[in-house]
Amino acid sequence: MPSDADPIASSIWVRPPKRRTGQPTLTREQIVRASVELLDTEGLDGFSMRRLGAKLGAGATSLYWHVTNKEGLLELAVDEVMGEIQILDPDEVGWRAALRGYAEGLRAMILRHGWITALFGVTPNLGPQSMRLTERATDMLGKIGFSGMELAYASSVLSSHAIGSAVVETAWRRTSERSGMSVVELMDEMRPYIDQIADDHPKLSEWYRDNPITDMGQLYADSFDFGLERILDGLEQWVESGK
Amino acid sequence: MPSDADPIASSIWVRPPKRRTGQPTLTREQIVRASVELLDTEGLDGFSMRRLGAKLGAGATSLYWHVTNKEGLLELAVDEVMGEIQILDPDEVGWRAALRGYAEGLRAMILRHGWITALFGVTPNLGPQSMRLTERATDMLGKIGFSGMELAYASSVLSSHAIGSAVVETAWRRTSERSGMSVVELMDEMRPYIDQIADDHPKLSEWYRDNPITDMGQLYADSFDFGLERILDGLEQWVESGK
DNA sequence: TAGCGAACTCGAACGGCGTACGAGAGTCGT
DNA sequence: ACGACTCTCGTACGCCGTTCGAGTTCGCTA
Repeated sequence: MPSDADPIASSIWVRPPKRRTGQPTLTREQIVRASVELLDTEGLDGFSMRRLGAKLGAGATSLYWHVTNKEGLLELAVDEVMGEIQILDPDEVGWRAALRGYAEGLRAMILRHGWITALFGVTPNLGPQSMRLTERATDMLGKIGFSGMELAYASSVLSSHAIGSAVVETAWRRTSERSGMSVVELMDEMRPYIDQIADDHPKLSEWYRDNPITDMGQLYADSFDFGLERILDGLEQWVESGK
Repeated sequence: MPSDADPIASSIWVRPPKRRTGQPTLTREQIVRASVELLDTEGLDGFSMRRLGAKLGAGATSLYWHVTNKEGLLELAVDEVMGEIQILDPDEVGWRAALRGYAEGLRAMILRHGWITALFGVTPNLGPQSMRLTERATDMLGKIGFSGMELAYASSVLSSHAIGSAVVETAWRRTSERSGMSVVELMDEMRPYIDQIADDHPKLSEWYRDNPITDMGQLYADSFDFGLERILDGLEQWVESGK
């Protein structure tokens, strides 16, 4: 340990250039960003306070100064990725494209950050980014002509469709990634299991025979689009017929 | 430890009447049922192999003879509650009521077993009960007139709506239960936070002012119904206009 | 310039977790 | 009587979230 008077050791040049202990080397924003990265690469199971601390070059317990809880930190991470969703202006792109963009943006965000599927049902999203998103969605839906409770209902049916679709798709993606197989290979893998129960499930086997699945990603995209178009049709019909 | 020849200790009357160790006192069905009960009462966080073992009067590690994993056991629990969903016959109740019943049954099941929201995105549902449900849904949708990929799409939009709606509602219910407050009380609790950000969210504050929420459960039920009706309208329109 | 209090980091420790392992008990067919 | 099979369980390992209190650095006031 050099004396304070030591002209060399006390010189800025010799001191470790950044990283002075006892100083705000950690910030909440930094922690949240690193959390999202760790969650994206390691998944929710691979996310721990110790690992996050290591990734940040800090002790795990140092995080607790900036964040109350692991649970609270996950809330912050959820809100962070909620901020990725954009809202389009219906005056520019038309009402249908604006509504479609909202649902598609939410779906794409969930597929980017699959870990969020396990957190949607845990805590309501009330962070600043979620509120900002709700504000803009409210504005958009108001411009289109929705008001009152039906404005909330319309927003809800779009987000529900996006969440429900993406959650189910994420389950397939996860098992595919974990096994290192494509989804089609996975289906082949379980062929014996499917054949075994085929007798008790005639309609299902018939459907699978007539509709062999070759590209799961495309299937989910088409399925999402079909549902979204039906929802938009239904909303349009409701608006036109009397409100 | 009594000798085998001991006439008293080896008598059936003296032996502990049931509960002979080394015998199949545990079954997989029993374990799965107890898991669902434990999950219902304690939630996913309160569910552990040790607690489950204690509930069953068995050692935690005994469970691993009947079940590969905690994760595998949770898959079984998910499949178990999937079996609660009924499918109606469209020839009896009409196509619209049959489709509505499917979505409502799924939604009600999720609200009964809120822990499932964190598991939907983890593993695809391929258990026997899920397959049976899919078989019956396929049959129902076929009777109504759907076929090919659009049969899957129609099923998907209904289940997505149910899952998405129920997941979001579950988040509110959970925080309400944990805090012991009703959702309306919760909203009052966060009033200062909402007021604080009101200036940056004019459309949102305006909407909240004009549409005060008094009953969250009713709101979610109405929201679900509205979305479901729009989806059914959209499906009907698609069927009628050219298929 | 000294010293105080706030801001921040971190090592040690506690109780709980999932589960691998191997020893053991009971049962059955031979 | 004896293996082989089925099933239970105590022990143990490594990881987890989190509490606590000690330690370091800084800005401010006296």
